[in-house]
Formats: sequence, C-alpha cells, structure tokens
Amino acid sequence: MNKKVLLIEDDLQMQSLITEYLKGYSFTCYAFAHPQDAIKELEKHNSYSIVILDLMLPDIDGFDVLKRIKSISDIPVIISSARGDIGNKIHGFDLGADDYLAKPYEPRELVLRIEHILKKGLRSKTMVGEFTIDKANREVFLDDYSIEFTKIEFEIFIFLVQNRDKISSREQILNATSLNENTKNRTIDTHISNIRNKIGDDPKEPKYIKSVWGIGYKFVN
Amino acid sequence: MNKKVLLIEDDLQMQSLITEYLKGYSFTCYAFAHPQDAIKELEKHNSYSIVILDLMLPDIDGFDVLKRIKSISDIPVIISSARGDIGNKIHGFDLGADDYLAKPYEPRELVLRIEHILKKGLRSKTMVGEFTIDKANREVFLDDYSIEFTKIEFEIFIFLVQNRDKISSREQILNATSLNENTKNRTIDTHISNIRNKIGDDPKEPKYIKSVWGIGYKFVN
DNA sequence: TAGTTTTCTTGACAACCTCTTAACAATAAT
DNA sequence: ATTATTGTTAAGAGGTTGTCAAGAAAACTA
Repeated sequence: MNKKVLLIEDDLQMQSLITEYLKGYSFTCYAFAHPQDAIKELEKHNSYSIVILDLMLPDIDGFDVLKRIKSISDIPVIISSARGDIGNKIHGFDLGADDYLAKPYEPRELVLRIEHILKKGLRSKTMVGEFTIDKANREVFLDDYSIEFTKIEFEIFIFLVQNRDKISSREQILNATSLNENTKNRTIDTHISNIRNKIGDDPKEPKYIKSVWGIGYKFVN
Repeated sequence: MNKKVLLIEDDLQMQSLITEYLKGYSFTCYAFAHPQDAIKELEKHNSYSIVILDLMLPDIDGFDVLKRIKSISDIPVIISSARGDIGNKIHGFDLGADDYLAKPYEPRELVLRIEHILKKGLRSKTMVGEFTIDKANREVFLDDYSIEFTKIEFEIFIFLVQNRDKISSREQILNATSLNENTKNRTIDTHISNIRNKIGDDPKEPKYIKSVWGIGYKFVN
C-alpha cells in the first residue's frame, strides 16, 4: 500500500520533481504551494504518513506552520531549508521536526530520510495545546511545567490525547494501556481524577478531560 | 609507524585480499571472522586505529556488533554491506558508524576512506556535565576526580550517558553491554546502586541517574 | 598451575511507590 | 425523588527498587 506524503513547497518545478521521484519509491505525493491549503487538507484527512515542509515560504514563518501541523496531529515532519541555515536546524527539532534536510538536496536523500523515519516510527516531541509530550522520554509538560505522571497515568493521558475529541470508553482505555484486563472500570475513574489533579483540571468545568455521561472520557482542546 | 586495522569479515578470501592490499599502504590488518573474537581483542588492546565491520555476518545482527564496539570505545568504524542495502545506511550512521562502504568495493576505495577518517584525527575526551569521559582509555572523571568503574559499570554508565534524557529499560541496558543475555534484570539494579555510590549519587534525590518507576533508568544532566 | 583478589550475580529483606478497591459524596438523568 | 453514574478519599494489596552479603565466576599474580 502506497504511503501518502504531503509536500509543502512553493517552487512548482521542485514540486513536480519530488512528486515524480517519490512515485518511483511507491510514495504518493500531494503537493501544496500554500501552507494554509496543506493544513486544511491535513485537518480533513488523517491518512498522511509524513509531511515535507519547506521553511522558506513567502510571507509566512515556516515555524508557525510546523507548530500548527504538530498541534493538529503528531504526524512526522521533515523540514527542508537552505543549506547551512543551522540555527534553524536546532529550532526545528525543538518544535518537533523529526528530521532536517539542507537544500539543495538529492531526492534520493529525501527518500532515505522518509524511510528512516517511517521505519523507526519515532517522532520526538508533540505539542498539543498547552501540552508538550515526549513519548520516548515519558515526559509531559504543561506550559513548561513538568507533570509527574505515574506509568499508568501517562498511558491513559497519551491515549486520550491521541484520540482527542473522540470519546474513549473505559473498556477502550483498559485495552489500550497496560492496565490489567480484569481491573474494575471504576479504577480508571480514580486514575482520571488523579490526572486531572496533576494537570489542574476542574472536573466541573474541565478544560482538557471531559466526562461523557454514561460513555467515557474525552480529551478536548 | 604502522596503523592497526581490525577487520571483521567472515569471507576468508576477502579477509586475505584486504589484509594484503592494506599492507601496501602501511596498514597492519588483523582479521576476525567472528565478532565475539574481535570484540574481545578490542577490549584487550586499545591500539587499533579503526575497525572495518562487515554487516552481513551469519547469525548475528551487525548493528548489535556496532553498538557493542561503540560502547567499549569510540574507535572509528567503517561499515561494509551489500550494495543497495540503503535503509541500513542511515541506521548505521545513527549508531555511530563513521562511514559506509557498499559491497563489492574497490580496495582502493577502502584505503581512501580509512585515510580520510584517520586524517580527521578524532578520538578525544567527551565532557558531559561534570563528567569527563575518555572512552579510548576507559576513564571517567567527575570534577577531576577519577572514578574507578569496573568493566560492566563502565559500560552501563556509558550507555546511560549516550542515551541521556532518555529512559533505558533494563532489557536495553542488558543488550547494549557485555552482560550475559540471561542475566537477571535485578542484577542491573545492583550495578546501578554501585555506580551511584561511586559517583556520589543519592538514589532518593539523584542528580545523575534517575530511576523511572516500572520502566528503567535515565541519565540526566 | 594454584592461590589470591576482584568482579559479577543472585537471593533476601526492607523501604517505598503505585495500583486497586470499596465506600461515601456529589452530580446527572428520568 | 429515585436511580444510575461520576468524583474523591483513604487503606491496603501488590509490585518495584535499594542494598547487603554470600557464593560463583573471572581476572590476576606468583
């Protein structure tokens, strides 16, 4: 099955060059010259495997685009930018870029990096609203304050965030985490209570984790 | 003075071919068909200048070998592998390979790359926080005080430092060091305890090695 | 080689942290 | 008002980690 690549690049010649090249490696590439369009597309379809983002866009700060993308999905993003623009490189990784490619680059190099990222399935930091989540390190920050979750709390939180805006039943939470399968459902309520405490969420007026009466919980943002 | 090259290659014909060829460029080549032997040799003598590692070894994951080598010394390593095995290329660099050579290659190409890497004259001390680490000599200093680690303690410490800020599970530590693969997990805890003792780290308020409850350990700084 | 020293491994125990549960209070639905 | 569901607390059950000491294994020395 072909992987879908979303390319944000204003140079039309470059667009078709890369699109064509990726075709040869069984990637289907959808190119956008304007980040707004790309972001709309991402919001509509979550079928993309990876984003290639050219930082040097006209009139727009590429980093804002990166932040937007990372806020709506934790899809991996490869940034491309003028060679030697090293300050940006670090900045890019800070905001959650998964790799960096100096321009001009060999299309072959791009393929290598795409495959590498998709294979390892890594992607370091994710930003969701005021939260910064580093799954590999099991760290969650809320506005730069570190939240000390226990193992299970962390897993439940991640699960809810990954399914944000969707309702998760207690059964689903149970199955998606390392909770013992014959743990009572109400135990999850206790964990939710503790999580809410740690992120300062008031269950009566929840900003983040809403209770859905009779169904389960959902993370909103 | 002749530089010493350690060659890990199971094809005996290839072994003697390369050994002979390198002789002509004033390299002395010591060849091993089995990585275990090569690693033992490296542990005994730190007089080698460079390692040539064939990835396509029977029964053994070449990357594990690379990891092992890099965990006991930061000697440069050139990987050789079947042409087109491109996915591996990046992976190899990730783990610290210094160059990559597609097989079959011209011996002349190998010489060029060896000379190129040696010219860079790497191999120095690394400073991490208050620690100064000299992998080549297996020495660790904390604020100029020498820390006398045992072999395994040193390996675990290096592994944690190399993965600093990331959580390492006991399994990962086990695999990355020369610990016997069927060593009990709790043995690692004992080593950690001893390491903490030697670097003056209080497990209740660790400055360097944090325990991550239910998961593993991580070096912070 | 045999004896000595060091290192590694393991089990045991205590201390500690997390998870689970029940109980009761608060809230929402009917 | 009654019933079902959710929020919260506290206790203890259960699992994890820190550390010690003793034996096994390895390295070293004479």
